[in-house]
Amino acid sequence: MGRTCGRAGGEPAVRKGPWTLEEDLVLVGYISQHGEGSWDNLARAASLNRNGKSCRLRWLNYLRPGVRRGSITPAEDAAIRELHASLGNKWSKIAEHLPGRTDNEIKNYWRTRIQRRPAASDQQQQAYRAPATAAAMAASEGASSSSSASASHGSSAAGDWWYVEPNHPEQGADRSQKSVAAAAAGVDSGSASSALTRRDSSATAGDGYMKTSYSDRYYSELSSVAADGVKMVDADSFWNVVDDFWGTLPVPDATF
DNA sequence: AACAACTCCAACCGCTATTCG
DNA sequence: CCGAATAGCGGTTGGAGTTGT
Repeated sequence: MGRTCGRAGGEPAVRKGPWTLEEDLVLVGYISQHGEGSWDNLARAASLNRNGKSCRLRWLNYLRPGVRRGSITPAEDAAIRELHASLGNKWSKIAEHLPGRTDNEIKNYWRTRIQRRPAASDQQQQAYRAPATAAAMAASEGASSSSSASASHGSSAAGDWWYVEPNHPEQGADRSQKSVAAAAAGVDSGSASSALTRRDSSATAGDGYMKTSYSDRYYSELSSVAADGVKMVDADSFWNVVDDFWGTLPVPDATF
């Protein structure tokens, strides 16, 4: 391989590492207009200084419409365990049974949450859910399983539920509330330390607090990139911009 | 407050499978 | 059929954020 990695002399080395907003928008924009096609050709045609493999991964695991982010629900957890028992490490096959989840996400979840920790009983899992939202979650699970893709990112109903870390319920709740409050307060650019990772369920991670590893850098960068007076302050703002962007694009039938 | 250990996940790497000329 | 190109999969890693001391 390496054909796409080695570009003609004089061109900069192929970029690696985290994707920037600009790259994401270029990729989304190109695919929305031309479809997926050949990834290597796509990378070249879209003037993305990435190899096709990287483009494909970014699209499939993050940018593709219908990708669910946020914590794995207990129902999904149970499904993953069951599917893994019968399929083994066939992450892509397992992912086929979990609409919106990617093989990479499931793989990570398995390694970090299941492989390293004993399974919680159904009763325990139920107990972690906030009573007021458990019913809503059950309803949303039913709804989400019927739609594998939508034209816009993230359905807020898909994972809009809460539970707190079993061993530290007070701490978990406190952290969640602080995080949301901070996000709602609209931290200015460059200090979006409480940025959410996704507009929907990722407001809280599965164990009661959220992860911001990627989003902080991302939204910070977004702030510097955002044009036309758009001021990015949190994940909601970010996804509003992305949704607006999607809304401006023609939607090819073949792909979506 | 500072540091180390730990957790999580996006992205890379290497390999295999599939497609195509 | 063969070899090259491309796509896809699973394993692994790097680094940011969190937690504990």
